[in-house]
Amino acid sequence: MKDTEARWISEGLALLAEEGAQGLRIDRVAARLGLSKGSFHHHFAGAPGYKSALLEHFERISVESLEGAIARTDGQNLRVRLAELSRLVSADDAGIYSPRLDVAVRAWASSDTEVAAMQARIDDARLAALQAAWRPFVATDGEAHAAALLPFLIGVGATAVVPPVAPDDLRAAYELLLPLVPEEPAAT
Amino acid sequence: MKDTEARWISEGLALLAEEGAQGLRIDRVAARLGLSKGSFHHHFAGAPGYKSALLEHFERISVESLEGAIARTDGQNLRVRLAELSRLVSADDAGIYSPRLDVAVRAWASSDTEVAAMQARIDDARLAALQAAWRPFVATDGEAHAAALLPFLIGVGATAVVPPVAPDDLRAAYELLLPLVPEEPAAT
DNA sequence: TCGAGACCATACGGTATGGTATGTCTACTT
DNA sequence: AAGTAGACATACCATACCGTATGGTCTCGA
Repeated sequence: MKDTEARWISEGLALLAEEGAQGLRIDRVAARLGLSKGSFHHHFAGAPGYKSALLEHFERISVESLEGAIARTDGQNLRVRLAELSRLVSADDAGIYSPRLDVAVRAWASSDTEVAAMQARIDDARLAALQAAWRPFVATDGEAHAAALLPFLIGVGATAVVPPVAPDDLRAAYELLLPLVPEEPAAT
Repeated sequence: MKDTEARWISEGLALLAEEGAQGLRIDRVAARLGLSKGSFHHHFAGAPGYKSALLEHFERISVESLEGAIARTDGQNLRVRLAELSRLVSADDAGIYSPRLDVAVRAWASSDTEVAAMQARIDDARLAALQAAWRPFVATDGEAHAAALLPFLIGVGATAVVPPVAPDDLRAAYELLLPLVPEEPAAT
């Protein structure tokens, strides 16, 4: 059963969320799992391989949650979709994919180029999704890009700030943004 | 001459900006300064003392730059002041106080409570300054708080995102925010 | 039942880092 | 001139982390 490998990944992300990349040591994950380093080196190609596996998994659940939000609001009101996507960039989901994990990964990215490359892909995908949602309501791609930047950066900033902005305050901030959203699709 | 102590601080912040907290090792700072660990332990109370000294210096230059921005725009147009303060939260200054240093410190805060406490004081001060600038134009403190949150979070998010948002794009985002700024002070 | 391979524990070695102990050099004091 | 304290270098030790080597146990198919 390769269930154990999944536990290594899951527990690693949990520890990452709790203590950041600096606290993510093989020994400590092993202790929390009740396993030893022998198991670790059986499943992963050393620390670099483990890191890659963690990042791969994180990126996968990230894009899946993004695609889920898009599918969930398919054909709906722009404001509904914007609210859903905005909630997404602030990483509000439950379970493994917590705001703390998001912050930890973003912090990790600032000192590791591999992590930074992955984070760039995620950020790019999320911004592109917001931009696509906005596109029908403005005249040019450039306008859509600039407009999408607002909820995106607010969401990212809300988790990056210390302490993180409360969900209620964040919602209030998004409310203020609503007047900027056109009521009707723009004419071609 | 206690000039050497200042060099330890300055070089430490430089290394912190370049490689993050994880790269901030005493040996490496010593090597860059052409000094040894003997000098280090002469000036600081071990690694914890050095960390505190670094944070203290960082917080001081942070609030000084904030107070400078406020003084510089004293009595000016709200939009001018907002632009100045917004530029500040994105840490656009030259010299030691670089955006990279800001990102590194914010990342450090996610895994160190002492750093987090200091970052919270800085963020709180900056948000309060923006809120104070906005206050005359709206009816309640709550509105000013929510409104100030927008440029604040956008500025923080712009540096936290990977890769950081280009200054031009950031300016464009702030432009979109301008319609939300009242032209005239609100009546009491 | 027996051998092969998956899975994992334990032990050991290497490296990096922080801390300490001690010696030296210089400048100032008396 | 001799004594003293500050500033720094060097050598050494303890610890934490990663990686590997070795061997044990469990399962499955022949």
